[in-house]
Amino acid sequence: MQKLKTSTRREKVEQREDAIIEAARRTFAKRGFAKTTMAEIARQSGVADGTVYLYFKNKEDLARAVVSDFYRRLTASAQSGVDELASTAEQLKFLATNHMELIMKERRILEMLPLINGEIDSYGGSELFDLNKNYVVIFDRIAKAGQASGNIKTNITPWILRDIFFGAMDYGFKTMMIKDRRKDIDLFVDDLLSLILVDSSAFKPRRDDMSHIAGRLEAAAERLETMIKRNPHER
Amino acid sequence: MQKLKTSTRREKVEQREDAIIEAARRTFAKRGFAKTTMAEIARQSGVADGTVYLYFKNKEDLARAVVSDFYRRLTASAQSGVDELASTAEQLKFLATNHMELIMKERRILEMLPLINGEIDSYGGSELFDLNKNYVVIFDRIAKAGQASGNIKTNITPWILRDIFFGAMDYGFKTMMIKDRRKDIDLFVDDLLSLILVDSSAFKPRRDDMSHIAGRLEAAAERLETMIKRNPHER
Amino acid sequence: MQKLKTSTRREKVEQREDAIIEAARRTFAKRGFAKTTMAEIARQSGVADGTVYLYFKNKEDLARAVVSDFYRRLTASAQSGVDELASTAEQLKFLATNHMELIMKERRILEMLPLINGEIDSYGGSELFDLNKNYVVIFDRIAKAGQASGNIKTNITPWILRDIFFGAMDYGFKTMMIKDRRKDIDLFVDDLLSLILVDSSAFKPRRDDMSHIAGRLEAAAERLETMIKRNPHER
Amino acid sequence: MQKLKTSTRREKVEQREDAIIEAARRTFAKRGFAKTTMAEIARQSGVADGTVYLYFKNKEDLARAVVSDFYRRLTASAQSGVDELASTAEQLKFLATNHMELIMKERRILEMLPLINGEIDSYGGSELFDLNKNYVVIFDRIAKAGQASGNIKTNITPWILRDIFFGAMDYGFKTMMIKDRRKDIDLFVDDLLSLILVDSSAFKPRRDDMSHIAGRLEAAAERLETMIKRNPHER
DNA sequence: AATGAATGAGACTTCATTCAT
DNA sequence: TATGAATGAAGTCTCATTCAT
Repeated sequence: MQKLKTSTRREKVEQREDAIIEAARRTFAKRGFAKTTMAEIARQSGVADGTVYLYFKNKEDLARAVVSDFYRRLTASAQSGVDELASTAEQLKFLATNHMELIMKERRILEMLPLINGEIDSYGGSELFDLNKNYVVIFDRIAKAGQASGNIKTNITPWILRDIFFGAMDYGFKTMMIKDRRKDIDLFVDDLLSLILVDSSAFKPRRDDMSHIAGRLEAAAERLETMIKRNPHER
Repeated sequence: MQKLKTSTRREKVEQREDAIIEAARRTFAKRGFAKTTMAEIARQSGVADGTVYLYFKNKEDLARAVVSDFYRRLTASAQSGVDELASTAEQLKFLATNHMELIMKERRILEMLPLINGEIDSYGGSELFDLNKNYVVIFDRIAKAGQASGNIKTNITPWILRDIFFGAMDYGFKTMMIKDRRKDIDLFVDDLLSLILVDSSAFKPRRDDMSHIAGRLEAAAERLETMIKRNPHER
Repeated sequence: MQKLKTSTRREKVEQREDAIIEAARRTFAKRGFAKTTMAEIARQSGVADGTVYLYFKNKEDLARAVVSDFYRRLTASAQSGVDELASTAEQLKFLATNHMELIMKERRILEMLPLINGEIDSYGGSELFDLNKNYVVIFDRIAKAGQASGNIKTNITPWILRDIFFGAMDYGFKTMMIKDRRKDIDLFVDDLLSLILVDSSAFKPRRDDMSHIAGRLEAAAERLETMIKRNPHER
Repeated sequence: MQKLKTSTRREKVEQREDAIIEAARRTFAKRGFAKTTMAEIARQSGVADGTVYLYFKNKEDLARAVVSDFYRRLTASAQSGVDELASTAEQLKFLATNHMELIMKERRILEMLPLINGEIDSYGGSELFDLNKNYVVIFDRIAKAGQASGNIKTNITPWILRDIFFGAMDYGFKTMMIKDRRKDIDLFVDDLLSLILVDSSAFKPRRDDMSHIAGRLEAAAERLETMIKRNPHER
């Protein structure tokens, strides 16, 4: 019975911590770090002001917990999705799509990163650094296997390939947000992967040994098609 | 004489505005937006606290001016460098290197972007949006010419190619900062370009045996594009 | 058996109370009243935060207990030392030295006095007042005997003599702390006593060769005077 | 005109600083350091909360200014009074009386001393240490002259004499406060001085060297007779 | 146009004390 | 009796912005 009680108490504590993180996440996402007050977070969590400080040393620490939590969810969903797929192309496609969808939803959370990591120099070794590493390593593993099996280009330094992969998406989603065209995620991901994969047939028509001429004709045709497809919407 | 006086006065005003922006830039870069006080900026500019408000409506407005100024300098240095080069590969290489070097130096300035653009939705149409557009258009022009001349892959949607280009660098420089390996810029840029360029063997413009037919088709396609863009209402 | 159990329980309670007082004493001495937290005291005592409040009404009450305890120890050590000595001079010397050594060690404790006695007006009659009285009465008794035996000057009002005695030491120890010269305690005490004692030969070289007879007569006369002076008023 | 304006402004600033110090003094004196809020001081000074921080770095700094101000007033009034008197005895009497009266009025201010001087070790060299030194040096000068002219005992180490002098008063006033007998100041001061001065005739009845023993014995005898005659019933 | 002293809202944080377990 | 998580009042201090000079 005592064990049960202890267990219950621990659960309660964890529930409370989760409630605070969740409230913080919501509020940070709505107002940004600076304009969010601890009082508001406390109110949203249904606890007293002081209680928040029992769980988190200060506002920055809470923000860090929120970002950590985001990274954990991101990593978990990415890993579990990747595990169910076999081919390099499919795995990367899932990883990319999952990434874009989640960072779109929680972009304000990611904007806090530079604020809560004082100097970039001290970032290496921090908890967040490790969490980020834990996440991107999913790509690294896929890429390594892909390069071994000849599915991914080998003439690019691995860490640069990774930076291109994630950097392109972190930047690209903003463009999409501004133009309010979330439906382009698929297009974006396909184009990105076609750059990385040796044989992008899974996403784009094959172009292997074709002559340049044929290739460019095709490209020109595609652009025309694209224009025509998009035009009606632009009106 | 009066004219001279007026001119002098106007110059003085401009000098003062520049001094404030420069001081703000330095201080924002050192401490970040939140930890920089208006009083510090005033002191660094050699003006009184109140004077800053004669030139800028508020702190956010001043930060916007700083970022605008940064974009203007970035665009100017990029454009002037690009203008002196002929080949697609050389132009892109310069654009990339210039970009990485400048954002490394002023990374804290760019971190302010999400803070001074309230909702991302209102970003499109803002002054900063236009300035950013002005900048990235340099890439767009090179890319267009590059695709026309067959130096750049054509199977990637242009705006996505652009996002990959800038996104990769904005992300990559962080990795390099953390590892304190700024010397990798060259490696990074080369790898990035090798993905984008059709023949990246030496980043030299390839004058391969162009087919007349392809050239004509391409030219036709461009003309069509232009027409359709200009006259959307014509159906 | 029940009695034994009760006794054990009572002992346990007393041990706990002592532990809390001791922890409080240490912490107050280290950080002062304001900067000491109840949580820290609880931690140092090895009890839970709430438990402290089972033994002491509040922080002030606990501080009072600490000071009371200090006075009790001060009184006990003074009394037991004095009891073993015979001459007025030796007794005062012991009393003074004992006082200086203890208040040097626990000066932060005494600094709390004004904080825990709200208005000075309500001090008279309080427990601390009584404890202080209990302590200084040791001096009073020595002084009375000393005056009776002619060893202490009689032309000073007794309570003033006492205030001079303790006041000089409470002030003097600070001077010594600042100059970090604790070795001057002896010098200080000797000088102080030479002022109070009629014949300070025990501490200072004799100044003249007064005859014993004259001296004794004078002392007797003074005692008579004192008796007569005070008697009518006391009625 | 500009000079006048500057002068006016400086005066205004000084007036404001004085007003804040005065309000702080009043409030600290009424409630003590801990229970005094900066908001209350601001309100009492007639300025906004933030304004106080333009003049004083923080609450502790303000308290220090209040104590400094007290020491300055104490020193000024002591010095000017002493300057008008000639004899050692008169000067010391004035110094003592002035001291007691002022510390009685502002005792809560002095109680703040241990709070605003963190560690006693760092007290030496601080501004308050210097101010205190400036003050007690008045005694030192009188004592030096007094010892030179033979009016003050020479067998006491000078700094100890000084500590006895001030210590006795700082302690004695408390006794008087508790018993609410401020009228005893005179008695106290006289007794204290009679200990320090070689010839305390100015304060105590003279007892010159010739035939005093016999004379006093005679007087004592007479008084005894009187007493006995007056109180026959007491037997 | 320039100054810079003054403002005052409001943020974060602490911690003595309580009370359900 | 003991616990310790929770409370929430209250305090200090900052700083963007204003406005009289």
